[in-house]
Amino acid sequence: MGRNSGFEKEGLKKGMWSAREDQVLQNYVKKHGPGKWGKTARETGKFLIFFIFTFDIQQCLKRCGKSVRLRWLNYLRPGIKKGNITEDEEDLIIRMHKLVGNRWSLIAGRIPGRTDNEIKNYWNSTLRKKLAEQKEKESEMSRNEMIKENLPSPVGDDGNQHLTKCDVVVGGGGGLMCFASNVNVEEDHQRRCLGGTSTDTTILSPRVGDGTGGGANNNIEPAGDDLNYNAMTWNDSIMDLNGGQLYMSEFLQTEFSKFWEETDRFLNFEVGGCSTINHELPNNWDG
DNA sequence: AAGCCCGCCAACCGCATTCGC
DNA sequence: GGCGAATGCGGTTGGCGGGCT
Repeated sequence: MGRNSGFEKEGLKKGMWSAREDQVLQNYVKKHGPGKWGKTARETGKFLIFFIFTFDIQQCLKRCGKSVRLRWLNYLRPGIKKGNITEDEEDLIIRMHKLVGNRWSLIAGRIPGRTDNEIKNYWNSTLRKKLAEQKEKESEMSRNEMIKENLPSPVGDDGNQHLTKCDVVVGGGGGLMCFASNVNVEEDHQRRCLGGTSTDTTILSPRVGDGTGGGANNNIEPAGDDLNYNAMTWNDSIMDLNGGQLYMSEFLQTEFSKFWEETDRFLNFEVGGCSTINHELPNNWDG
């Protein structure tokens, strides 16, 4: 493990430390105390000259101060805890990282016996991946939850199903797109509530069936004979978009960033009964 | 058995800050 | 206050070793 050993330009050694080098450093610190690493390096350098004339060149250090300091702090310092990070320590690291970010030395200061380097390595190699997986799992769960919530509501008194919530609304460029996990949408109501004009709002409804339920008008896919809609994931869906068809995988490859701001404004927007919870109708509404 | 891949982690590097003259 | 050296810190590198094919 580690870097290859060998000698650098200026005659300073690099790479893994030998047990003998560790011993020399430990002896030095025992005698002079830690700190003054530049001085340490130089004085051990004098050892080199000394030992050249006293037969044992291998006892000598020729390391730069930074290397000496690092070796002492991360490996030789008394009280260094070796072995696996415990669950308690891991929990503490995660909580501290939430608070202070990548301030490894600060985090290490709260965990006795652990070094900043060790915590940084543990974070980068283990925790980051672990947390990403956890986050992915959570978002998958919340997505499923959202789809569940948006199952077609029961048929209303008027005999139609009513959309209760939009899942995702993407806006920008004067148009808005609503990904609604329901069908048989009262499109004018949706347009009003989504804040688009009567002509610039595209409502996309995932659907099953043969797709012949409509879609000719205003890019909407009304229920029609596709009413046997069931909860499904977006990736399974084919969308009508501006009269053409767009696969979700293609849509996901499009430029999203400019839409996020608008999207945030409209996420979780209630459209049932055209109630506007958080948002006023926009000025450009002409409906 | 050999080769490849990948995670782990010690150590290096560059930059910022502090210290000492 | 200026300057160079020392120290501190976080990001990155790259060799080792174990697992997989």
